[in-house]
Amino acid sequence: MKKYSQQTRILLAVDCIIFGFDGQELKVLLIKRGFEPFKGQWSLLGGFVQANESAEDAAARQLKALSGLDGVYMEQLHIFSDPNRDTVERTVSVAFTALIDIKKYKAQIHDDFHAEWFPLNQHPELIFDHQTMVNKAKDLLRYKATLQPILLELMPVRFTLTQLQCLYESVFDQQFDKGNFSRKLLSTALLVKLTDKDKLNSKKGAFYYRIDKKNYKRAMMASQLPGM
Amino acid sequence: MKKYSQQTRILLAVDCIIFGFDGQELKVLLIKRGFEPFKGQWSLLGGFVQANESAEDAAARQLKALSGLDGVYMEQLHIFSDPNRDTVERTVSVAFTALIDIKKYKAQIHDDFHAEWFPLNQHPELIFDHQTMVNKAKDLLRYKATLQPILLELMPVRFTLTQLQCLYESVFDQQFDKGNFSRKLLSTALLVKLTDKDKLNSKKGAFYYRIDKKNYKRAMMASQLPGM
DNA sequence: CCAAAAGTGTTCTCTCTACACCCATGA
DNA sequence: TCATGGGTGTAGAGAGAACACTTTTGG
Repeated sequence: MKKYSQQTRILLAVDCIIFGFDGQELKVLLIKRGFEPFKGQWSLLGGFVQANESAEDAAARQLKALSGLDGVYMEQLHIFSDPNRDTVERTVSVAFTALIDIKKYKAQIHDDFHAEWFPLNQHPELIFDHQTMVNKAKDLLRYKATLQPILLELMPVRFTLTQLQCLYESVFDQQFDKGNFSRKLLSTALLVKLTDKDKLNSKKGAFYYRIDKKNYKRAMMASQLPGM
Repeated sequence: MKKYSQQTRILLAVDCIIFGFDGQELKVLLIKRGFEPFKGQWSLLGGFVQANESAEDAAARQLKALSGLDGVYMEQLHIFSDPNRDTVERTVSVAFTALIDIKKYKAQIHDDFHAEWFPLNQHPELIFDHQTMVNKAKDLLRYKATLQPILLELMPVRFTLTQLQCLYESVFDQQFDKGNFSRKLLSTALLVKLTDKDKLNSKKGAFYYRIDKKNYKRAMMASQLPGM
């Protein structure tokens, strides 16, 4: 009845929705495909799962190859298994959301991939069901960000509260009150105030902050969400 | 570089964590395996994904075969893809959480499966990584139940507020205040008060309620969570 | 001194929580 | 009538939203 040997084997792929923040708005990293099908069109970073690796391994491998970065924040989003989603051969894809510091990435860019950052609301059409994946990833990001401080993953080493607020506003597509925002963030003890200021945007200057890594890890653990 | 033809094909399975509520506590439905490997041991309901169906289709097919029920509440939990998780052959499993009305199920029981309900905290050892799946499913259930009224899926057609509160307490492993609980639930307009009472547990009797299906659907839509 | 962004203080509202209290009724 | 579970009322704490206000400093 359930003999392994009689079952269909299926191609298993991973696709990564990679978010970054340039200080202005939320961006997604897309790849110009160098191979068929849909050569020359834009898609998410993806690849096949090998025999000896998990889907997580495969996604991390792809992310490393593209960005040069290890230990990128990454989590399962959803699995897409419609029998007709891939036009070449039936392929089931595990979608991952990844958050990276766009500045760290820049230093490591490999041109093999023809990767480019696009504003989330204004990017080229994507192949297969990749647009669905992006939409779902944005929803998940928005959603998780209400419960966990994950957006900090997108910030550079030093940043101002105004920049951080700008990211939150970009993710949630809404304005926040300056005062309430800073009080809320500072009350978490996740940020460490540095001694110098960013004077680019104001005469008074805004203090830089960095993440308190210990507290950040603790906060992430404490609010760990299931299945995500 | 990314030729489809050179890639490994992998066995794809689904496993269902099926929750039910008997009026006392949260239960999970397990299957006594009738085939190797681990014949005679307990596992989740599972099966392989066929060539022409999605993972969702496969899970729904299994649920239907086991319970006789259509349209069971079901959602993706997580995908488990450790290369060594299955001892027979590499198998990637998509885990689904399902919520069913234990009373409806009972009417349809098929003995082919040797299925049995077990209290969540007190069930036999499971094969492979099924215990991990159950744990994750419970976390997700708890988590989602804070945001969506999904626990109503577990209730019979008619139920009292006390029974519902009992379910919540069972899921969250904590006591709730009677008054606050009923106020909160009733304020949602998801419940319709019926005219008769359950007199089994008290002399005064507790009114039965049923779900307001329109409002329930609307509430579920409105609070739809991403990727889950 | 003025404009503009940084940052602080204060009030109001709304929700959650704890807990006291009333209600109905079978034995 | 009294014990028991069902159901309501209410005061206080705390979180969040709105917004006025003070600070700093380059031009």
